[in-house]
Amino acid sequence: MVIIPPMQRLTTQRQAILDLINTSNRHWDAEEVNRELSDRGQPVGIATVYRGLTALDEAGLISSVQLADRKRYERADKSHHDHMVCVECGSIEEFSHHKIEALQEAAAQEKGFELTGHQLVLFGRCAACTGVKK
Amino acid sequence: MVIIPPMQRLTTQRQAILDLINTSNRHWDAEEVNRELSDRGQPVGIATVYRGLTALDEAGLISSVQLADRKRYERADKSHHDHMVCVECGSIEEFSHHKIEALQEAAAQEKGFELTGHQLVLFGRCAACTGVKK
DNA sequence: GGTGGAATGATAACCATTATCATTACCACC
DNA sequence: GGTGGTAATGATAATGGTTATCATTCCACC
Ligand SMILES: [Mn+2]
Ligand SMILES: [Mn+2]
Ligand SMILES: [Zn+2]
Ligand SMILES: [Zn+2]
Repeated sequence: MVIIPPMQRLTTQRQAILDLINTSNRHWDAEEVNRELSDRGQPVGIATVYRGLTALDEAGLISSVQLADRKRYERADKSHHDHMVCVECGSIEEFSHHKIEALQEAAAQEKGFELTGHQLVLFGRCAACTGVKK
Repeated sequence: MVIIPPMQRLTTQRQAILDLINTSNRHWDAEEVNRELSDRGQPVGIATVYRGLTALDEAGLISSVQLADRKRYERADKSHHDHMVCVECGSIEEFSHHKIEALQEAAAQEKGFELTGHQLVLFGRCAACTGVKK
């Protein structure tokens, strides 16, 4: 059950950000969105990109992940999943394991914790990088 | 099997940082270590604190967690565990669930990923904060 | 006691993100 | 279709955590 606080206005700039993310499978950071929109001829100021990403995220129209240092955004029309990041090439893979989710909930309850979210990131070397070793 | 690259020198400053962390159960950030050491009358420059924490961490003498924004350090003589952070009061609880660890490994293998580490943080409201609700 | 590599600490730089603020766009209503 | 009010924009400054720089100090070893 996701609460969606209505965004006040879905402006041209925010629509552009939304379209960009919705028609890709990438995990975008603000800088990349800014650059890509410029390349496509509809530049949006970097501050507006940051605000737009936050607003769209809060509205549930896109979703976000905190990956190591920077925050990244992706399409919201996928079911919940977590991420593994290749420490060598930076590629991002997705996975989901309902048992892990269930066990997290169990661990929280054991401590009297009321879970509101979690962040699970696996680090390692992807298949490509382990195969092509050196 | 933990590889411990030898630190070149365990200086007075680094020993002070190490002692501070080893005799507490807290999760310290650099700023807190810096302030506490000053309060105790053995001030260590903030840059030295950052370098010391990194060096001690790499040497395996303390361990680190990336909690949301800042990096925090704790005693290394505990077995592996993950953390839940109360979004209301900031308190940190520890938990460990060997099944979660095992399932992470399984998920990684499924993708051909060679795991080197992971980061799991649960967010929510702690028992104290849910109980004393307003 | 001299010498070279490490470590220190003050400070500047970095970098992702947020705040400020004047300007512009959009909306509801008259 | 004007007009007033609120949101959004974008240039820019500021913030905050962390790393880089560099002159100085420390220390192990010859
Ligand atoms: Mn994803
Ligand atoms: Mn801990
Ligand atoms: Zn890779
Ligand atoms: Zn709490």
